[in-house]
Amino acid sequence: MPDKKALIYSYVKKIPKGKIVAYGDVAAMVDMSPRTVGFILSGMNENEMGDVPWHRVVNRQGFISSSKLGPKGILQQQMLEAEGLEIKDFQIINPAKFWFRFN
DNA sequence: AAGGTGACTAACA
DNA sequence: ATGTTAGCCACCT
Repeated sequence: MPDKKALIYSYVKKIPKGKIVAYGDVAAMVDMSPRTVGFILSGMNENEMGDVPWHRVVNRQGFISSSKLGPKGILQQQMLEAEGLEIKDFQIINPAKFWFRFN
């Protein structure tokens, strides 16, 4: 049985390019609180960040919560824009259009 | 080893 | 409609 951390990564890796998922949705899959999911992603190593599309995980309102982490929020916004999403001031323009749901 | 911390969310007034 | 409150629990030092 993998660590919780690895379990979350395995789900995040399933998110298709150009789609987004809320922390709460991932939390439901791994049976944990949304805060825990966010915190785990915040504690990722660089190696893990290269492996996992963490930038596709945002909060329920379509905001990039990591914007308050400083430079990382900007990076996330740019990466999402590169995948075709419209983002303004760390907010996804039309989130409903991009939500991805796990099975 | 133990405790503080935090990328959230839903419910209530 | 908006603002506030409380629950959440694994990671990092």
